[in-house]
Amino acid sequence: MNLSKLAFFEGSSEGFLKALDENAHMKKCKKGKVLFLHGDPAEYFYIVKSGWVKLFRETLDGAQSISDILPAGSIFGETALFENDTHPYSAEIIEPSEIMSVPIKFLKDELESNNAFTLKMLSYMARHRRRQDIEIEHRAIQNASQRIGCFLLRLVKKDHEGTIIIHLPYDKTLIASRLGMQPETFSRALSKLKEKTGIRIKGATIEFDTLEQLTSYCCSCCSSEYPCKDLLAVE
Amino acid sequence: MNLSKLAFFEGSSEGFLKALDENAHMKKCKKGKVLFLHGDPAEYFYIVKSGWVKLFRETLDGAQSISDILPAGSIFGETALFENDTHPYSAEIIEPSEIMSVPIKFLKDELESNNAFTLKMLSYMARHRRRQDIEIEHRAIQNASQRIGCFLLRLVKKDHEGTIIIHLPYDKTLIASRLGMQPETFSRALSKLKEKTGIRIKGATIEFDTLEQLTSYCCSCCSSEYPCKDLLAVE
DNA sequence: CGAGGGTTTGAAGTGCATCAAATAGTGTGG
DNA sequence: CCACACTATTTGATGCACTTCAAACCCTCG
Repeated sequence: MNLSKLAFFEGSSEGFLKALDENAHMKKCKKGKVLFLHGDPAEYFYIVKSGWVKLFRETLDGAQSISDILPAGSIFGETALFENDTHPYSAEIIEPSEIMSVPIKFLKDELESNNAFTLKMLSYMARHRRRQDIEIEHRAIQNASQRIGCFLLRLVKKDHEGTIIIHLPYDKTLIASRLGMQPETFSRALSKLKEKTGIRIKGATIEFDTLEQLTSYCCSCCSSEYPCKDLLAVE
Repeated sequence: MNLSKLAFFEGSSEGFLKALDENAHMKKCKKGKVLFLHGDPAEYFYIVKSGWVKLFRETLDGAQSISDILPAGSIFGETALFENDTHPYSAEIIEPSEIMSVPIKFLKDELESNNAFTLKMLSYMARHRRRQDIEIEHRAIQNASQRIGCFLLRLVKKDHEGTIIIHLPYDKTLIASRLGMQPETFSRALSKLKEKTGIRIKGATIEFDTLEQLTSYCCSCCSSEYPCKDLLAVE
């Protein structure tokens, strides 16, 4: 992966890209590794080169709430810049991953000196905001099966042909919490989705013939019509 | 209200403020007025000078999901800049309000020419993102009564002394939908909150003696401890 | 005073959570 | 390559929170 090819770094200066190259540190991480905790002082921001990372927070009661689950190509930890250099969530590796860390100072410098980059980041942030908005809507309006269906639709490759085959990218338990439901509910809701739409399920592989099977069941109670203007892409 | 005093316009150039002054259009709006609809092309962004504005979206099924309810001093419609000049939500006046509209072009120009302003807006957007994050957490983890309690806490003035008196800023029905619940649930959950915490309720006025009455019931199942670092302020 | 919306109350239903236990799947060491 | 250990997933039974539908009540404002 070439950093300069990530949408996030579009518009960044030569100097910044060079600084990234020279100061980025790559490491392989095992499942379960915690990179930082909510409230930790932030010296670095991170880029997922491969694998999956979970962002989450915990309450005093011990309940966990998942903020996001990030695929390769994602940036995280950068929001500390706007939170007094403190991470507003915890980050944990959930699949074997390669993670790059970059001193957040470089990002700050680039933002302060390169308006084109700042604009890109603003637009990136606006996109995220929009996604969250839709997330809130989904949680309020869609039932468990519909949320799963919508999640599956986001996994469909754009250039699919014929039978659509999807592999769930990480544990069902994690998908469940990502979608704000219990594992048991996920299991039952997926069965219900199968009944309602005729999708075929074998373990972590899911098959169906046309998008319509899912969209007709899931998208009628959403304010953005499929294909959701690419707002919701997972990877 | 002086525009230059709004946090949103901190860092903006003299020229921009002048352009705002000269091109802003003020209008009084009655309850129920719809300013624009989700999907409308956006020529203007707006500033709430007084009153309250509801941002929302509707699904094909006719269900409505409330995105935000904005107090005086808020900006809205500006996100269209990042959505191909199309509004990503509808806006409706919910209390008699004074609304300023400004051609979005001026905002765009200022963003493209003034990095200090772009940075401010980035930070503003990051704040919004954080609030949404917490919103999602609350919906997932808090029960109806706790969400109401948290909402009340956000209405408490910072310089309160002695008995704390709160006036609900708009209809209970609207608060209910803002918090993602039915009016009936709101009514019952508020009674429950009264039982649990000893707050006193008279119509739209709520009284209690110490914040602790509410915080001990509401904040234990939240990842941000009260006073939530001012993240959640409503006005 | 009366109309209409906002609010509360009651009764019944639904969806998801929880607890418990069985089953499937995966990786490990022998 | 197999048996075991451990985790992920499914299934069943039950409970609870919130919703829904219906109706009464209350409040405000013309």
